[in-house]
Amino acid sequence: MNDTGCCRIDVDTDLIEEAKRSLDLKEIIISEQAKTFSLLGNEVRLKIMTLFLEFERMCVCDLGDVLEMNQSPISQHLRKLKDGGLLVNKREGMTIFYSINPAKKAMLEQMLKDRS
Amino acid sequence: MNDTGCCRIDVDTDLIEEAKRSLDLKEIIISEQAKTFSLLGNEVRLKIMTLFLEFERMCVCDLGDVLEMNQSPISQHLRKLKDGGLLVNKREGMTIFYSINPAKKAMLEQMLKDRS
DNA sequence: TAAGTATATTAGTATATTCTAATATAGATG
DNA sequence: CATCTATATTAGAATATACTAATATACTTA
Repeated sequence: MNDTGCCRIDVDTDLIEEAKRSLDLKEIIISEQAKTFSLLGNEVRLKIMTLFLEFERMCVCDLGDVLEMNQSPISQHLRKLKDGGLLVNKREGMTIFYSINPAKKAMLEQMLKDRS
Repeated sequence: MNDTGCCRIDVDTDLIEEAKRSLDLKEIIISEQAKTFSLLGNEVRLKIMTLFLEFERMCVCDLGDVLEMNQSPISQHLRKLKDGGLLVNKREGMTIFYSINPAKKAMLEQMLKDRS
């Protein structure tokens, strides 16, 4: 590792060590954040989450119609979003409605708001 | 498409159409957001961005030392972050320092702050 | 309880991502 | 100007991701 790295003499060793310690402290947070960002980094999933911020709840079929995609990939994306804690679901009759996990709503509103 | 979809009779066609229109309006924003999230969805890149929020600027070698990774993958990640508009760089002597794109700093501070 | 319906899962394929290893480049410095 | 050094790029391999197509499941409801 670093076998082809630079051999600069004026390395700020203290900075390096401080930076390492800082990252270590945030390790778990960073790992969780990365997972969330990764979920939102897919356009289909980002569209789904954006929809839920506006429309409260939808079923798999609704999403398939809106996104013009088959039921299977929608279902797979919803599972990932649910596993990642961003969505919850609830059956009503024959339909399973998904919606934003209330605990994550504020965060998602902040993250997904338009900054352009 | 939707060939295996459900055949529910009580489809809220208005909702579907409204949702489609809403997504269409946000299409460009969503596409850009997804790119940003995707960049931050990689743990190495998220660590790099987190470091830059705390330490202002670092060179490729510093990052290699902190993250204990070779120069090549660091360089490749930095390129993606720069292409994505999140970082800028500047040469000083033999060293090239990277830092957060000032135009994106506020957004990144909000997105990367700890919410646990 | 049997049939029907929305949703979930699985296997397989195509594509994308991230690393390693080797090499190229740009600019500084003697 | 020649060399040296930090950084960039490339090709290739391993892994991860996202779809299709087929099938399974869980619940409803007649």
